[in-house]
Amino acid sequence: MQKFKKIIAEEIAKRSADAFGGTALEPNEIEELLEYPPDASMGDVAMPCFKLSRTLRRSPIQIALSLEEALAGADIGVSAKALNGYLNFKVDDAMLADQVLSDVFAEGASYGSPRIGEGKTVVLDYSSPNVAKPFHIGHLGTTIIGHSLKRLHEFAGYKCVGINYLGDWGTQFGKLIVAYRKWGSREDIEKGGIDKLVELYVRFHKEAEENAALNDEARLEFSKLERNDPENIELWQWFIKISLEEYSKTYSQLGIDFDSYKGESFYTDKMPAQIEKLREMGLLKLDDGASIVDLSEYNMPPCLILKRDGSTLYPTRDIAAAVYRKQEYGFDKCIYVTSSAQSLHFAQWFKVVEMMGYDWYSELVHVPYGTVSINGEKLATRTGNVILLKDLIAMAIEKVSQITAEKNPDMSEVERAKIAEEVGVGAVVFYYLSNSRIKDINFILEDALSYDGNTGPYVQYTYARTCSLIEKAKGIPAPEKYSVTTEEERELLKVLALFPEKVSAALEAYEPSVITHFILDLAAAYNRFYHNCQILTHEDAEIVKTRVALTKAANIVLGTAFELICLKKTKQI
RNA sequence: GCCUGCAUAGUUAAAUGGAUAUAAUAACCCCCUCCUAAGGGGUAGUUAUGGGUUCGAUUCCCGUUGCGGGUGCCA
Repeated sequence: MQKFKKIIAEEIAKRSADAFGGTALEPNEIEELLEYPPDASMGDVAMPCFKLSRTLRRSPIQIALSLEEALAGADIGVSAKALNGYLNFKVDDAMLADQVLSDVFAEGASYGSPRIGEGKTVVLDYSSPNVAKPFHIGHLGTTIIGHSLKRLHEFAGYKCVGINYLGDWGTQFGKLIVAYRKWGSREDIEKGGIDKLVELYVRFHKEAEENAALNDEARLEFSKLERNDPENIELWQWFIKISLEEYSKTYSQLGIDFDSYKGESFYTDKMPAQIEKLREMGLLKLDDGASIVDLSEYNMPPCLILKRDGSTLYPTRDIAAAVYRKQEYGFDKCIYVTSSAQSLHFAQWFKVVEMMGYDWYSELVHVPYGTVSINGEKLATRTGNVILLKDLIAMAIEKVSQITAEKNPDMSEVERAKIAEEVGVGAVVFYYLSNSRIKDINFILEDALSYDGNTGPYVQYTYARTCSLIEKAKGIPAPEKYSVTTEEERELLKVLALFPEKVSAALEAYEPSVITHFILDLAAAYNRFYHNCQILTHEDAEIVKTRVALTKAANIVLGTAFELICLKKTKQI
């Protein structure tokens, strides 16, 4: 719709001098005023005239009327009508269809791309689970939001590097090594995978409560690992391998892949240089035995760089990693997708990077999201109120499989399994991405697995509808000229025309839910059109051609939007 | 204590400072001789609270209340 706003703004600018006795308005100034009316019956684009009232020294009602008059003779395919201080514009059916559909078909899968990222690189740090710990619903946010942001940036033309910053270092490996030697067996873990590692980890904590000496043992094993003890290194690498095998199953179901799995361990030897730099610059202060960077000037608590025992901390590693990534990838932006609980931490170390004189500090972006609870209760590993991602996905797939068997009994087993996975995963992903990311999300299982209303299955069903109709319409050519005859067609065209703006808005706010809501609008508009307009069966051949074209356009744009939020394009359902 | 996020129908969510606050869901009702009823339509129901800025506030600012997060050796 931006295109139409431009046309309107330019025309008004051209005629404003006449309408207001010599006072000319700038096209940009007008374009910023333009908005969309709350009700389609009012028009397609609206200009509230209240703000102009002061500079033009006329009432908004007068301004709207004068402009209506001035625009009366304009031949731009848009008509104007004044109403209560608003000037409402309506785009001609023919121009609306022509502009929108020709754009969609000309650009195809790249329709809607803002093309702002060409030649630029974005690094995205997301998902980043801790090795040998359960991968549960709490990881859904960073994983899905992160990947969706990656897709959005790729769509805009950025070169993207997705990094899974694995939690693959720290004393938990000492614990795991101790627990494994005491209670574990190789065959058991080879067979049971990460669950067995988690069991060992949990058992360690339980036993350590009674026997504090275990913690000392764990510390010892970890320091052996740090000194490259071959046996411990072997175990450590094996734990990582077992964990990654498990994660990759979930990632592949979600359609997610990473360009790098460099975890925390990778940066251990890159920290000393940064610590040295901090020291040389006089930024490090010894406080209660620990080394800190004082941030009181910025109204923040100090950033801890070294513990009292001289060992490093999370911010230390993050700084080293950022420096490395800047050198390695030359990013124009480096995005971190984590829970909002870490907001202060990121603000602190971003500030330290700035104080260190790295001029790219402003390219670091923290994208926080709200915390997840399940059925109204907080996630808690201890009370067992956790749902593993793989279990959630399995539940969703199982449910969809049952419904598909019932609704579409002719489908083959193989096909059903494939679709159940696409739709089951889609339900969960769509449910999550329906929320503004910053808001806390209460994961209600029943709703997440629901298939009617504003859900993944609903939009995937709509997509399948367009596919099946296109299949049936094979051989029907594009019309010479589009003939739009109903409100439903107009509304569908307008939603399609909004897509580029929505993509830009989603990118600007790092907000995938903008795309989710757009998909719902498009699906609703298409279904209304589908229900109220005969497509293939209409008697007028030109109308059939137009409606088939509309279906194809809806199919293209739905498909593009699906990919932006990691939804699979379901050809049948 | 200090810093910070959130608050919209019974519920889950929308709304670049603009017109009559929008959907879904649960409830009640209607529509398969028709391109997939996993669909379409109807009825009913909402901005926590007190101020301020503004021609106009769900949106911006301040206070209050409620819920969450953070606040030095976890990540």
